[in-house]
Amino acid sequence: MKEQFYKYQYPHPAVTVDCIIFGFDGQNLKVMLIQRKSEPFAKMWALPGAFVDENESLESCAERVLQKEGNISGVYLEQLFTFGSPSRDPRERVISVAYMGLVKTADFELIAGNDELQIEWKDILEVGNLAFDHNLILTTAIDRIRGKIRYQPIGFELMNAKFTIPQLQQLYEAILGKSLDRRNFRKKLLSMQILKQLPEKQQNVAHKAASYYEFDRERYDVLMKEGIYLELV
Amino acid sequence: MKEQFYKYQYPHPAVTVDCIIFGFDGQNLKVMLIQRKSEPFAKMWALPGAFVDENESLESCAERVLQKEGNISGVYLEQLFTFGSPSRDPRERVISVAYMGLVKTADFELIAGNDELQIEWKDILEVGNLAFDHNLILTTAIDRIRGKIRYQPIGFELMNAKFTIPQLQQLYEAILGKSLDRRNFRKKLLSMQILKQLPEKQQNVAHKAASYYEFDRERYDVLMKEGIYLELV
DNA sequence: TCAAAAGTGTTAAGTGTACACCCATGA
DNA sequence: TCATGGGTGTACACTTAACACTTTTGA
Repeated sequence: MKEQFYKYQYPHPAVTVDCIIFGFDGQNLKVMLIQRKSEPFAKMWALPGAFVDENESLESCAERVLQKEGNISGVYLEQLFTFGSPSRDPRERVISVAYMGLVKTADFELIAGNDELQIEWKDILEVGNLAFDHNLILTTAIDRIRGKIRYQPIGFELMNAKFTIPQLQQLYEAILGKSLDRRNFRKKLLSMQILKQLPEKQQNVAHKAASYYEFDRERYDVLMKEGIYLELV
Repeated sequence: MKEQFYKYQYPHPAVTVDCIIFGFDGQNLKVMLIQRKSEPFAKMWALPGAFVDENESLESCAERVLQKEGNISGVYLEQLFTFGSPSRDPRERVISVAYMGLVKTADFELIAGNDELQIEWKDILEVGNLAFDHNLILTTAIDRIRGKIRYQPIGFELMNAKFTIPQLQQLYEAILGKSLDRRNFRKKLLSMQILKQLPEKQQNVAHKAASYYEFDRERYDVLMKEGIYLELV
């Protein structure tokens, strides 16, 4: 490697942003995976990603990946971790900044890009061997979302604007990988007063219809400003 | 910029690791700062850092910085966040991976490197304008340590191997920026059984001598393995 | 009328918080 | 003997966790 075109006479690695996009379909927690077309790791499944452009922030790069794969914007994104082992890419040194995103699968229309054979939502319990160190990135992301969902209302990013309490509970159970007590879940959630009950109820269900709620972001922001710490589970 | 020497035909930014090294001197929380010798931002204070070497992991790079500045190794280090705004360095694009370290100031002998006019422990309440986006990096680190100290025993990294409970409380108060109830602090800490009382006591103090304790890492690891969640404050 | 999921309240145990006095030590 | 900080216990409020029956709806 030579760097005579750069101001700083130091190595210049390639830098990518890889995205762990979690999706919820109402039942299970999924993650967006693509099947690679080209080497290295051709035909293997991997996390979607992109090389960082010259005048693009890391976050914009993550947004660009989402746009490319599903024509989606305005979703929840947070930086997860930066993976920089010198040998994580067999071709040359590539440092990867991982971003985690949360979406409703129904909002996405997955479209395989030019470099991809396929794109799919995979259940997080059924992910096999991934390219590069992407299994490590994924487990790091799962740990993060499990920790974070307990005290930040990121779960609502994965729900439709209106949802029932049992639906929300199903999401929490899918993420945490264990079941929760119905009565206590509802009680705690309602006691925070961050849900607004809507007049509507579920339609055409063969049992008692659950009523719809929506997340009260204003109320949540007020509570946060007051420094109130909400443990959601 | 040209990249004809690289396998991947994409931009290759420079990548640095910047270190936020917090130190505790028994009274106040300090951060290690260097005064830059060269442009850009010559003479300004900044966080110590280094460009990532070709065959060096990000963590090794952070360790190298610590070695260089204070001849220290084996301390607590964790990755904080990656800062990648395209304009954060006026010369060319530089992506910075920030690492946070925790040390006892007494263990360090600060030695200004070749690129540095001075190196100093600055009280976190007295830090002025820093070079680049280093004020942002520092406030991010302070937020992180405040959040983390509540449920992970990282505070012990800042203490000597043996310490008194009031000393530990002083550290917590310095980090959290508020005072805590002596009785409750002690009660909670002891109830976790992660401290071992030593037979020794303080010497030559003009009041009742406090007894020394040490952190029981084995016991802590057992508790963690059992999935017990300890809120330390 | 059946199956399936929604909705509801109480109790016991544990935890957090507030608070005031005595103790040991060197000056 | 005084000043200084170390060390201790209790009571109350609140939160968590466990648990079973009734209601609504479409098939």
